[in-house]
Amino acid sequence: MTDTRWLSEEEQTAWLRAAAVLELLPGALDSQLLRDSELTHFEYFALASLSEAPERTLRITALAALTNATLPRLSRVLTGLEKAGLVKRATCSEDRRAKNVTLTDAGWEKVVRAAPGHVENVRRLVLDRLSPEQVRQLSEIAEALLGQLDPEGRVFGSTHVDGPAPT
Amino acid sequence: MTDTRWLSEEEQTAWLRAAAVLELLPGALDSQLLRDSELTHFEYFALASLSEAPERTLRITALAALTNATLPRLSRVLTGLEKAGLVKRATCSEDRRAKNVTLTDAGWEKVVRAAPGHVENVRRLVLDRLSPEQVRQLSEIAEALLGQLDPEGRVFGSTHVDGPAPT
DNA sequence: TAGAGTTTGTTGTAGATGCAATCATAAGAG
DNA sequence: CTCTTATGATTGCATCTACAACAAACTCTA
Repeated sequence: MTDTRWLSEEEQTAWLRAAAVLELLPGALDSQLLRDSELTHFEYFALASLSEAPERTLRITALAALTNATLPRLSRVLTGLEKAGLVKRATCSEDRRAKNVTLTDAGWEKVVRAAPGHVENVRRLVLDRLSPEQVRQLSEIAEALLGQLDPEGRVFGSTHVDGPAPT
Repeated sequence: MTDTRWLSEEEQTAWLRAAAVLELLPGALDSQLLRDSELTHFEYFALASLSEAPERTLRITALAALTNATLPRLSRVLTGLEKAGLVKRATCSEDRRAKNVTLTDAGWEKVVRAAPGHVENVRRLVLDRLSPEQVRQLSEIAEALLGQLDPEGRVFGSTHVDGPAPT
């Protein structure tokens, strides 16, 4: 076991601030969406991901990858969204273990109505606080971190409903 | 209502990546600490904050501010830590509404043992993935965001005392 | 010193999440 | 073809968290 490489003062400050953002930002995202649209940020993101998919439809596993969620978590969230009439599940004909989730018209409406407020909130909380240069920096920093956090690059991978997931 | 300023492609990419980090990083932090030290990241952070405070003691409200937690959340976490013998609560003599939380010797030991693994994990997940320049950029970006998320500047304004147990 | 209003911390309750176990279906080995 | 293993999705259970209601103690005013 080698000795621990402790953090330099600069590293410590950077990490302290980043950890604070990690603690505060999710709540700030949820609270606006819950207040204005009765959606958590995760629910919104799932609906928005569906809205951009072909046929507004994705396999549950594919949606889980896009949203960085575990399958159990997504399954329960989908149950709620389905009860609210925003999505519907249907067994996949090609692989009867799998299911396709489809955004309903009501779900589409929901996303369309929620989007402006959410985008404004993302601007207020994040993008408008940063210079264009910093937005580029954030993008590269986050990409670098995802290399470790998400080795499969699921976030960037393609979003198709048919066919097996890319290995 | 003015028209929504939608995100440019660069902004969208940056935000998509940042949101993915927001979703994945907390779990990655928790999982190492839970596996190696039976602590959540939040519990570790609370203990570490206490370890750096004078007398290893803080008012509960002050600790909540340092850790960016709500009071109910912190109260319940402290109950757990107290049951585990890692901290103890004592009514403050000057203001009998308030309570001081103190890190016990066992709590100190716990932090000291957990710190190396946690720091290595922070390096593996974050700091070692970034150039020194990017660490500075991350620091400034996070600071800018905290200006909106944490207007009181609780993270910075508070007592940041040097101590043996680092972040 | 009485009382309104505040601050500090805890608790009731409901909803969210992760892990492990489970069920159903598919793919592969012999 | 049968049996074993792997995959897709859901559910049981324990834990965590937020919001709101609450209790206790402080402050300020008259």
